[in-house]
Amino acid sequence: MTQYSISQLSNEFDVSTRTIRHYEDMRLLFPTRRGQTRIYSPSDRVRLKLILRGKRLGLSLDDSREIIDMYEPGKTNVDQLKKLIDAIQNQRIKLVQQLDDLSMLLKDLDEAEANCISALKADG
Amino acid sequence: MTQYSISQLSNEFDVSTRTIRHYEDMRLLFPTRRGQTRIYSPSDRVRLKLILRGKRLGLSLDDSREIIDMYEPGKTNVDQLKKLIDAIQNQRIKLVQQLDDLSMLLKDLDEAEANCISALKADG
DNA sequence: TCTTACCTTTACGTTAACGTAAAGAATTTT
DNA sequence: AAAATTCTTTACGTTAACGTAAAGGTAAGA
Repeated sequence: MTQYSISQLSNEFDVSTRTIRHYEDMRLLFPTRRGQTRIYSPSDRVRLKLILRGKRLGLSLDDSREIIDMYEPGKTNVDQLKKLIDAIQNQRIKLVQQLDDLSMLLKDLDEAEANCISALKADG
Repeated sequence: MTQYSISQLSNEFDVSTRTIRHYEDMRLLFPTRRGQTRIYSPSDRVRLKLILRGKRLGLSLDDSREIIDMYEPGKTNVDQLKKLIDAIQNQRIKLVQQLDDLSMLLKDLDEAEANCISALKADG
């Protein structure tokens, strides 16, 4: 029965409470309430983690919601499943492209760094 | 002596001319002019390619400019070089984190897809 | 010559993802 | 009890990265 307050999550993940509430407005989080106060479950916490990971990757909140919803069970309808598989494959294409870009960039940075260092040595 | 018009680059990379001009405003591209008209060199073309790669990775234009400037020679000042190495290492930290996030996301997508497919089979 | 196809600058508009401030309720600490 | 802390909603503000006109210059082709 672990649960979290908004400020606990805010501290743990180093995001503002405003941001967390915003994710709720955008239908990415669904805390329950005790009175007016939001109560976050471990599953909410995982979702927040996933949102922030998506953010680091440059995904929009809409994209993140789509992806996160894919993990959830209870998608029994066949058409829904087919749509999901399609969406997943599209996401994968984007991400594989990103992976490619990323490895190229890292390679470039290696070279740039090596050039800098050798230039430094040449200078003294 | 190959050179490109703005619409040529716009077509090749599938971005608007407005976008290309915007990159110039942001000091990422420096075409020469024939009269009023912009003329892009092969090196401008490469820079544009790098900008778009950065964009796919979610870099800001400021970040991209910083990175692209790292590739350029003529940084003879020692202090400049040290600053560059520092900046490169910072970028690498971010990117390695991104790489990590990315591989986790791809793994998750694999699982989500497998679940979908097996659910489809179970259904018929 | 007139239309078509490019090119230019200037400048206001748009969207996402929050920031920030105001004003107030509830709880906890001193 | 008074003060401090944490919570709430509402709502306007901000920034980046362009979009989208508007208004006009130039050069080729029918």
